[in-house]
Amino acid sequence: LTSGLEIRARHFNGATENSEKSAAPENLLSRDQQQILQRNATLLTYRGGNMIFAQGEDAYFVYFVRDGMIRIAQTGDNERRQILNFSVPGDMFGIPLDGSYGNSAETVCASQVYRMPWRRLHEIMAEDPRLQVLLLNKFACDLRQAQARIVTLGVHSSVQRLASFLLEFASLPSCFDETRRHLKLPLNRSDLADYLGSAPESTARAITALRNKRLIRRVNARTFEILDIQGLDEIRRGNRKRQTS
Amino acid sequence: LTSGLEIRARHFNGATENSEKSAAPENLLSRDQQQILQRNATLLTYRGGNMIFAQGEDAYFVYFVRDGMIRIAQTGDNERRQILNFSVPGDMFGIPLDGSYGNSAETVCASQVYRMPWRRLHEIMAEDPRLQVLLLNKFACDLRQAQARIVTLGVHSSVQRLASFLLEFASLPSCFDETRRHLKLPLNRSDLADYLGSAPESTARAITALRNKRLIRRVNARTFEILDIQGLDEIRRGNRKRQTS
DNA sequence: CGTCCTATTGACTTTCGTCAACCAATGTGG
DNA sequence: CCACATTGGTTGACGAAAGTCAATAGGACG
Repeated sequence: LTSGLEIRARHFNGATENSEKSAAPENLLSRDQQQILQRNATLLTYRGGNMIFAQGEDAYFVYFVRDGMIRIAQTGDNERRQILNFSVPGDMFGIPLDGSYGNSAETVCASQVYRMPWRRLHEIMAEDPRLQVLLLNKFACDLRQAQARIVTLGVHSSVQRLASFLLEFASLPSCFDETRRHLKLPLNRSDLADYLGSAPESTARAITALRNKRLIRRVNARTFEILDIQGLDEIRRGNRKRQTS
Repeated sequence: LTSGLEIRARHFNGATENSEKSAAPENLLSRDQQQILQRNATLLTYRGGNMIFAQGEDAYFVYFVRDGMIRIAQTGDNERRQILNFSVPGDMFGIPLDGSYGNSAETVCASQVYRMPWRRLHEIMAEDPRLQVLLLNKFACDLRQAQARIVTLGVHSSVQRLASFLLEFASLPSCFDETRRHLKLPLNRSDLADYLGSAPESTARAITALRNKRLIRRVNARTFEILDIQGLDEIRRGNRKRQTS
């Protein structure tokens, strides 16, 4: 199913363009790079809803997702949680700053991750500058993705945020069945709400709004059929004025 | 005043901790690295309110801030602008993805930037792996800062956002006069509002809210005296319930 | 068939955006 | 030097959006 340890710079663009750019050769590990990394890493298997590390812990390891989905979250003193990212195969997480993790990592569903001592990765990188370039690329991509989320959270309404989310996840092969246009989400509504920076109830209302516009159809609580991907993209980009009931 | 081309991983932490970590030796350019970079870059001088590049343009150059402040912004199709970051000395901006800029860069005030062809930076990095590590570090730091903003935009009220902003800018030596506790902002209210993801009016109300709590004092429209930095930090972190008038 | 848990809906409150008016600081022309 | 216009910032009033709390519906599972 998955092909071992991989680092992939996801293209999370405006969904109209699901081209194969992400498979650009310079952004993939060579066979031996992959083997070296994998030899220095431990493969861990988790069930859903498990904590990999907690916010504030001392950080010794970096993780590479092999399979499943990990939620990277931060909980402030006000007890409200913000999910920063859902890490999927090809992503890495657990980059320390000042020696500790700034956020927590929990499995959304059953997942497999490679764990590597941070120091070890440093050593490997020192010997292989090409790997550094690849990492740099991945970081740049993650940064851009984070910026896209800043825009979403900063200027978009709750319906627009939901549309962004659906489009983002529709580009993940593990979630989206292209032929039947079924989007199967491994996460529950609270996770979704905390990702979108709104309350679960508001998210539910956003869902019915999109349903009423015939853009999505509810197969079951965790599965939607995407009826009009272009329409979703218009919602995402469009201003919040047009209220076609 | 400033010391040429520098790449600095800012520490933007919770303000209580303005330690000197940012000056860690492994995060600074060596004398010759600095000279090499500077020799391959052009120093440009701008006045305030000028555009350096626009969203969507082909991207040939990377920029390093020497002096002043640059706003990195993104304008969606809905005509609403989100400011992603204010770049200050030690920051870089203009990293391309797929060959074009994903956001615009304009000077907030009079500024000096070093401009370097992107390809050139690649060549220089290829010859100096230590520089790659430094860049990687900088990117990791920027990513973390972006994540902090996601949290701010996702779960904080407009007053909390303003408090975050004030604390963030109070850690910039170019803006904050430590002895008199004067915070001098080069930006106007619209910029501030677009950074905080709210309307200028809401920002004005947030300012008066903090003024009423005696946490800040208005010296003039663009200058505040920070009366209680710890109180600001409590507001920033605290839940939004306590409404002490 | 009932129980438990999640998701949705409804009613109400709070926050925030919007439009308009107002104020203050700065600049201009007489 | 002063009337006056202009710009940027603040305040007020109102409406729209989203949060909150409570009630209800819908599945999964025993």
